[in-house]
Amino acid sequence: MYLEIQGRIRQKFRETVKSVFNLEVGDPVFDFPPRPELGDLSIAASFELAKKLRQPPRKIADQLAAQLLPIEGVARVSVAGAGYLNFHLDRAVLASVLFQLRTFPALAEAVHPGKVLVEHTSINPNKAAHIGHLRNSVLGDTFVRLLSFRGHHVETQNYIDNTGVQVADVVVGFQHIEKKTVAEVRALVENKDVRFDYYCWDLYARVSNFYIESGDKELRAATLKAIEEGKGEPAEMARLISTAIVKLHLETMQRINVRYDVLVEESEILRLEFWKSAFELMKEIGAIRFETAGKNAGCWVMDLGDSEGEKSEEESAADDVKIIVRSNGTVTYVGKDIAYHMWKFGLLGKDFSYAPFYRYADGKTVWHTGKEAQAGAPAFGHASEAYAVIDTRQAYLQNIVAAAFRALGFHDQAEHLHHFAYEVVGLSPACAQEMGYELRPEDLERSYVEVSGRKGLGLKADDLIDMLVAKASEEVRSREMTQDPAEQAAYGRMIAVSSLRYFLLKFSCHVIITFDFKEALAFEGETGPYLQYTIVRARNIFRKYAADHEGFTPESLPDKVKQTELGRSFAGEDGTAFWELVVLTAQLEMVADQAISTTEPAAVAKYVFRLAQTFNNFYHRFHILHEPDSARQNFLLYLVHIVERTLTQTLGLMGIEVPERM
RNA sequence: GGGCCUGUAGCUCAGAAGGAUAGAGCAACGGUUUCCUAAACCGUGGGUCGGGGGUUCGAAUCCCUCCAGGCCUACCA
Repeated sequence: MYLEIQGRIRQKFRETVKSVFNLEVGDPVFDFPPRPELGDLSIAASFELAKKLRQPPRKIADQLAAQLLPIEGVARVSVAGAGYLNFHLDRAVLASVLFQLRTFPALAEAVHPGKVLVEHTSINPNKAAHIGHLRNSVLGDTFVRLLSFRGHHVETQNYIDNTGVQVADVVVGFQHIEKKTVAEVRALVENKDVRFDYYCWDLYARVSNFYIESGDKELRAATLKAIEEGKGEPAEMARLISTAIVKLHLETMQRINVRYDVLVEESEILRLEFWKSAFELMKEIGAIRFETAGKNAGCWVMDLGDSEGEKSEEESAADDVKIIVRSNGTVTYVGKDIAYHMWKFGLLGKDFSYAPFYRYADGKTVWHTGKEAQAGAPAFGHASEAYAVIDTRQAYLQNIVAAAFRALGFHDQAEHLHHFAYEVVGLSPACAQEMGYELRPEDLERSYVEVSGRKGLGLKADDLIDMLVAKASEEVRSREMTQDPAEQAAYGRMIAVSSLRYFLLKFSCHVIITFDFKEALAFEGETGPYLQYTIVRARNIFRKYAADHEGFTPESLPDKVKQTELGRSFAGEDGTAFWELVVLTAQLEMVADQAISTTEPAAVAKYVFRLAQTFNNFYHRFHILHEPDSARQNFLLYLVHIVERTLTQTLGLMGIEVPERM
């Protein structure tokens, strides 16, 4: 609705500039007037036109304003300041359209052609998830929800690097540090008293020291090779470990409302020789070449010396090269990733077979790429657009994948391959010490310390969630909002999740989150619980009102509040305060689109907080249940309903549920 | 050396493709509850938008340069 009006204004603006000044211009950019009385949308283009037309901007704006109307949805146009064109929307019409839209949201059916594939989480399946992984999953999951809300067909993939070095390291740990057999590791996995992912967390941290102390450089490479080839005990143990850990990761993520459609396993990419197909193609086209001399002798490498042009021959030849196949014949991560991404777009001419891997409580299945093909699997892959949510340190690798696409001639697909980059989560030095880690003096000087699975330094996801749930549950109990223990637990969980998800979403992707307990455990101010509480307040009004008015439902409000009354209320004394709320709720779709196009879900978080703040202010100013004038009371209820629906829907986009009471 | 990112209030961060008086949360101080209302609301103080130059009617925003910090630049991922 709001977006449609914007579109009409743009169109009309161009037409009017053409007819009044005989000038072709592009789409104008909208600004937002600083105060709502000035209007709802503004165009500052008069200032630029002033140059071309050699007329003062104010005069230009005046001439345009006289000719712009009618525009459907716009009540009037005013000129302000030195030449701003301000558009005042038709308040009553917009409010009633929004009421319908928010009360009966359109079914989430895909209106865009094609499929958007979002890969996120993709944690190495060799240890428990930590706070950094949560940021990835929450960003990715929110992005999926946003895409779906805006009419995209979305598929969520979680890539499982079950044949990589990190898994190999834990296998080495079990085999050579703990001297455990496959059977013994299996017993450990099945032992309910052991948190297997936590166990591996500690073991993995010990492996680095083990390599240093034993001086055995071959062990890791040999183990990795065996795993890649799927042979022997190391491979069996790797399968056992990674499968167990992936299940635990799914359970951790489920706690914070993050789910997946399909798990793509690297072992299958190797087994089905996806890599081989990609490799053949790259050789054929000459995207990679075999080095016979120099430091990379025996490797297949890809040239990165792109576009720049002016570069001294010697240095570009030696350094601007990326190894794709190692001299021992194993494939680097990039190589496998190229194959995986080719499959995403259906460029490989091959497909996996799929089997159920995990079932959520409501019956939804998570599939994985398994040998034991099962009928009825959805058609995965064949994306028209692909996003990979990966931290910014891997930008270089992501660029190589895109470069490979271009080298292979897949220019169009390269354009639709997006690296959804975000910064890492670090711990403040004080926080790390609080958790019992000993820091080196140089780390104490830094503003944050990097989380490191290798060193075992980090806050485990489940530990943080546990802390949040404990704190939230304590609040729920002390506020005595319900006596039912099951309800208390449910509220505690919802509040904990909202706190965590909002905390991870409110920062823009390109800032490092320096984790701090005080801030992360806060339930007041700019937090998830604040938002939930705002909705609960709005719902309380309806609950109490309905108790005194038999048979009342919010859906009946349009029958009582006609457009003429809407118009009168918005034009009245407090009209601007009321209108401010409506105009904000109208912006949801615009904000969601912006969050998608900039891969910046924080925009939605900031938006919903602003709406909640505005509502809370309104809530204090206007006492709805005490309102003696029933026409005005109905109007206020009408407003509250629009806001409540918008807040609830927006929190839903962030994966946040709302308790009945708080 | 090269590439990417960051620098805005005491702290943590927003700031819409250059626009109207630079915002929020936390912290500090002062107010507001027999309630639809405190997980909240209102008010006060707090800024050379890292420095310098430039483009422009207009710059936190674009360009150049310098300073400070971070990340990447592996036959790890």
